[in-house]
Amino acid sequence: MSEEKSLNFIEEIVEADLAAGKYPSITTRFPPEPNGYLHIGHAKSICLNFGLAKKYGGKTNLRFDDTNPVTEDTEYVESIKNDVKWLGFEWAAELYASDYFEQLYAFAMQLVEKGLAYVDDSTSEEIAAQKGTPTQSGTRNKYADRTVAENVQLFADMKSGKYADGEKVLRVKIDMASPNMLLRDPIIYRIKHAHHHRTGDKWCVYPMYDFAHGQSDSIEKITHSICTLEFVPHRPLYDWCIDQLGTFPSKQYEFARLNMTYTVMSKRKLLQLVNENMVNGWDDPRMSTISGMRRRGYPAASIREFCDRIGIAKRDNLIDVGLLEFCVREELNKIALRRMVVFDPLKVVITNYDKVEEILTSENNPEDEHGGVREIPFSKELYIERDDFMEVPAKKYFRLAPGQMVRLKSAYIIKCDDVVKDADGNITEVHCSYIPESRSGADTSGINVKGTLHWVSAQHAINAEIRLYDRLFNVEDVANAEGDFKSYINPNSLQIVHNAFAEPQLAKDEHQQPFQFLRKGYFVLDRDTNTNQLVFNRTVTLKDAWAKEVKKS
RNA sequence: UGCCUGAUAGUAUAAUGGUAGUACGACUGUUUUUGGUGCAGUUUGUCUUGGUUCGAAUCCAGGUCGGGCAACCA
Repeated sequence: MSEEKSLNFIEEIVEADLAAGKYPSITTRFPPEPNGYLHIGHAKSICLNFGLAKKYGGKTNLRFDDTNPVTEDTEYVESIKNDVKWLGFEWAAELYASDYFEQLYAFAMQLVEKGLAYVDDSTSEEIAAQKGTPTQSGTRNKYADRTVAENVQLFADMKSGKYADGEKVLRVKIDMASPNMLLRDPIIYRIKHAHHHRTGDKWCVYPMYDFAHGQSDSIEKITHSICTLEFVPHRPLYDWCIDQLGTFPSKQYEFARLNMTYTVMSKRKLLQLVNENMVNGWDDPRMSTISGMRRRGYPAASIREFCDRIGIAKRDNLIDVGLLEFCVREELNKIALRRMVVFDPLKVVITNYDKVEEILTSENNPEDEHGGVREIPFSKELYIERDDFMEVPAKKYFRLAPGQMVRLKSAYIIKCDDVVKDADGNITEVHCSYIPESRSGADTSGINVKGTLHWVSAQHAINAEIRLYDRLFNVEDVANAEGDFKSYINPNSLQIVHNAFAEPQLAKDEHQQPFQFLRKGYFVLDRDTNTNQLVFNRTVTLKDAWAKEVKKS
């Protein structure tokens, strides 16, 4: 009965390798550079790498690719660890490319000794010029002719700090005429007299990605080194280094990175948004970062589900952010506690209500039969949402209007009898009468109404601040839109409701959990909450068929 | 005018020479004390031209279009 879910192309490779007995078990790695916060694109890679190991009984390392000391920081290391954990994954080992600096240096020296690497004194401009162009071969300079002994000495001197930044580099000797630019004697070591967040000032030479990454994979005996498509042309170099050094034959496979509508996914751009205060930090709820989504209230499970649904392939893609939101709603619908909050209040007076108050109950979650109920006070004066009343109702509007009846959720059916206005003609309150025998759970009125509204008792309501988020950008394909991406920022991506009225239960609730504010959306408490003010973030709206109807006409 | 890589509904993704399927979206109906949820249904697709074959999304050849590659970044 269990329908076989078809495999993606990487799973097929893994299964074939395992079936052929190529490896006893697989090892993958997630290798971020600690130079920024993780985003939803990284989540795709995390789910892939950790998911593969989990599915096939292997293991996954968390390896920081910290080979460029000037961009990296421990703040990023900590955030990355935190995000991976929060997503629900456990790494077999926490490792750093910088742990291998000694070994990597020795590997490079081996290449020097084999006559496969040489020290070049050219400037970066000269090296670039000598590289040629995609259609034109490069040329080798005189430094390529240095003897092995000379290169050994010079490389050792580079390491010992004899030279300044940029004075010399170590290059690997491959083919200056290769149609693959990356094979034209690529640089594998450069001099940087910079403080490294882990090795301090111990080193002044640092390996380049192409050398460090493959060899780090080899050291860890990574069987399947999975990266994104832009590294495809690097693969021959990856293989070349492993071949020449005879290290563990890790294999690189590439998949298409995630692109999503209405957002940006590059660390450079995200950093720019943070630095230029277009958002409030890396974990701003509008950001595509894992930390932003967490603060916004996206459950980890829904991010995993999303990554699972989008699949793994090699085709460039632009995924509708609506799919992520669908996954978030799907998860939250199952677990969110229902509460009532009125954002834009309109006073309703129940003219025929004689009691002081009464306590009603309402289910915490209709999707969860064991979810229980909470108590809600009802009284003569209530607040409803201002747009749940129309003096002159539109077609198919089945909320409150003069002479029209609605159900107040978990309470009574009311009928609008009168509208009170101020001197300027603004509606200040609505007078209604209630049907005493229509109380929820004990309704003997026999009346059926089409609309059900959320409400709060005016005297019992508590105040809350609600932050409503919308997409950060107002074009679908931000990365490919013309001009500066920042010119497409949605000026209304954050709207704040300062004085929302919430049912009193919300003051007592456990605040780690997600809520659904009835008919408004899913919300989660923000860390800006303090002793005299609750602050909520809107995670995502509910689907709104009426809004769509209104938009159509 | 080089090399690499890709192309299946609006968006993703599957079918690995044998009935083009799934999800999201859209639309319809239904249920509902959330215009939410659930349920049922409808809709739209193999880039192109030729070839191989009983049979092609799949194999072959040409074309078209997209993406990547000339950092002492990763």
